[in-house]
Amino acid sequence: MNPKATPMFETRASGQSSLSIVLGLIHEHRAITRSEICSLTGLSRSTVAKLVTTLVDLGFASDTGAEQIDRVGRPSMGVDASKEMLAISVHPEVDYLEVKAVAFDGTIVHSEKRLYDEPIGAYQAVADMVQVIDRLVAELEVSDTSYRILGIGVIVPGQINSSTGIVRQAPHLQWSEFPIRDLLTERLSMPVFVANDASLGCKAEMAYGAAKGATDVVYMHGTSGIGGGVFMNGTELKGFRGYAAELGHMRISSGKELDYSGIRGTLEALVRRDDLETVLGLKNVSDEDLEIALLNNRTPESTALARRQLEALGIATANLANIFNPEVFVLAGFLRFLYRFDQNYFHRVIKKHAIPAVLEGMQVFVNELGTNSLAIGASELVFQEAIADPAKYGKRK
Amino acid sequence: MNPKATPMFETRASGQSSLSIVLGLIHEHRAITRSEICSLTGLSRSTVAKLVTTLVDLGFASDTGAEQIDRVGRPSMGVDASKEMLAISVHPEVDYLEVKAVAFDGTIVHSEKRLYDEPIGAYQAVADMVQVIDRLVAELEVSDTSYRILGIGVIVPGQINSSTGIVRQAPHLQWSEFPIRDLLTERLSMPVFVANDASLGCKAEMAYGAAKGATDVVYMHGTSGIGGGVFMNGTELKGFRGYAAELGHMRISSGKELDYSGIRGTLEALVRRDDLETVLGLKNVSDEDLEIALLNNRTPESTALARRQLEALGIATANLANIFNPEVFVLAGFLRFLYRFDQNYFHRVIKKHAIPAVLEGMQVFVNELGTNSLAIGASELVFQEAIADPAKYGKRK
DNA sequence: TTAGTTTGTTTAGACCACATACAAACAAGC
DNA sequence: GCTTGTTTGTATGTGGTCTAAACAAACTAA
Repeated sequence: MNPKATPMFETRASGQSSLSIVLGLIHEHRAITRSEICSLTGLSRSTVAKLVTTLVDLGFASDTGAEQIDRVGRPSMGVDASKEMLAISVHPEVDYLEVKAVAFDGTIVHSEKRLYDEPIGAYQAVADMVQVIDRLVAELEVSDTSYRILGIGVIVPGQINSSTGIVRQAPHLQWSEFPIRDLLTERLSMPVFVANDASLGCKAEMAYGAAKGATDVVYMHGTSGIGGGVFMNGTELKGFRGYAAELGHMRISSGKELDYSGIRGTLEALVRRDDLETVLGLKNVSDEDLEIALLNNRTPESTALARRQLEALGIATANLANIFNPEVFVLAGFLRFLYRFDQNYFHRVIKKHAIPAVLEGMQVFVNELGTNSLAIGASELVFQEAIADPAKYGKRK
Repeated sequence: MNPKATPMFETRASGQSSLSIVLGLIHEHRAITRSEICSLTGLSRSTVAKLVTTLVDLGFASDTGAEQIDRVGRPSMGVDASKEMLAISVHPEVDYLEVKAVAFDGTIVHSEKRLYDEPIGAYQAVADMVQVIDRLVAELEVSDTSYRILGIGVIVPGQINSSTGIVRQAPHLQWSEFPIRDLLTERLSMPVFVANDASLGCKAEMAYGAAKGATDVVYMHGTSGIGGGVFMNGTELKGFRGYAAELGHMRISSGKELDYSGIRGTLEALVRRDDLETVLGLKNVSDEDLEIALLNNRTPESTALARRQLEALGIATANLANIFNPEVFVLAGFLRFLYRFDQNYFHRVIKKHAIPAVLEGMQVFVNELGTNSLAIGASELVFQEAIADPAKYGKRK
């Protein structure tokens, strides 16, 4: 019956199944006991037992022996997240292509970086991705462990329509209107997910970094421009078409400075990594070197510039605090050491421009996760999809 | 068993029950047929039949006869939203207190306004609310229809912590740190919900007004200050403590004008209703009169001021577009006719300051709902709660 | 009157999670 | 070493929710 029911609305009674919830816990904790799952979810022991065995059957988890703890009562059986389920992260940048394989338990199984002498076009980049991944898949297949790849997560430094998988604008890569997801799906025959780099950085910091446990987070990442990621109530702010959280283009001053998009007085126009390098007499140095130079070689000029930038950043932060009332604010990239240059001044600026109420309990952190941050975020993109529908992504149908 | 399970995490398998989904549809459509419910939800006919009868038993809906339509096949039975389930909206303002009763089918059953010669304090306002509501309840009890009041929705022009029900700051009322929800709950013995006025205006416009059907909406309401409401992906942006969406305090200029909170260069400092009145030689006039004066008596001075304000509003809108990528932007209060003064100019400003991608498909509307907008929003506050747990709020336990 | 369509109703069954009861595995105390 | 109390795993029956299938009911169109 119901042949042409076509539920036009997505309203389905299913909700989030208990299987997904338990799998999410296993993924989040990497290792957890059955009894912990009981107390965290409120599910009964019998239900948890059944769910865990199906997850083990699906290959997402492995049963470990009884956990040894000095406590009264029967020790609970442990459950480990699978080391064989993989997500592959792909990160194209101006001068390199980085590919990593992340296991469901968070370990980085594989990592490689292909360097480019000069920027390559979008289509060439896709060809390279396919080549690298195909070889990686072949390597993994002949290895001792029986790996299983759940999908690909692509990290794009630019605006993405996450529902269509089209790169709208990636100014530094000089890509535009590029349907990267469909191109990769076609040639790789596995699920491909695409997201903005800052969004993935935020996701990773929330899962395992500075914002762990927080549900309302604003994240700002400074590279050449300033990218943003926002999670409210645990879910990502995507907006109508998926271009939300373009925080760098927020106008905060009536000045005439232009940013990368030709808009005046924006955060991105006022807080520029290039200017910091210039005032310190540097050019094209790494974040580490720039941090050392900025924090240790303080000149009147560099101090004045850093303060100006900190003021702009503080005003932007206050604006965002008023708008979002976040629990945690995370500063990444060069904003990390701009903040460290004079964090007291930064907090004074915020206090001056934000409503007192929104600052109560708000915390400012710098990013904790290092080089693998984006890869972990990209793997989360894949894993969260698998967690939402374990039966579909698991081993035996 | 499981006596001290204490599920520390809220993760519960329940999800949104089908009963809630169907009740939501009935409330949204006011009148709907069983077969429409089937196709909208994807539920089977037998399930829908059972759910509808329980909802009728609970008093939320009434079964109507077969709907008469010229179509092949057996006509489907109609279901109407109850006219007896009520929510009471309470709106304290500087010079009045307005109380309305809204039925579950959206009709305004009762409406009254008590005027004040001079501002009254918070405690006196609560005493008046209790008095008015007690009398209203008594009146409704002796009426022909057997009304049933589900709860109270309080509309507050100020910052609210919606989880604690405390008014943090209501500058015009001169209330601060006032636990209005607990005070009312104590004296009225029914569920009380409190929310910000702009948030409720947005909720109402999304349910039955300019933003109907949209899921990503930014709403700005201009009265003395500028309040905001934001809904992303269908859910309200509340933030960590519930103070999110303070859009009026966004800083967009480096000018020295102060706003009501003493912050410089903010939207609220640049777009002021008072200034519009002054330039037109008016004082304390109604929105209707100000609109007529602004649109019909165009002087060089008023045009210049309106343009300056429109530019500031446009920059703020562009910022918010970049941040939220909304589907619909709703302008209410005096922003409504400020926009109408020169909407082409407004759109030009937006185009200049926003990323092109976020403007695709974005629509700017003025509010559609009139005087009952806030009451409807406040009733939604109560009704959504009842819809989430029909068994709790229904007639027979 | 007949055929085709659409909806309401009844019945049996699948699925999920729970409570209960019992067994198993531990620490602490005697 | 034995008992007691605690905590967890497992097996079984039950209740709730939703579905599929089959049939009856109510309509249009010819």
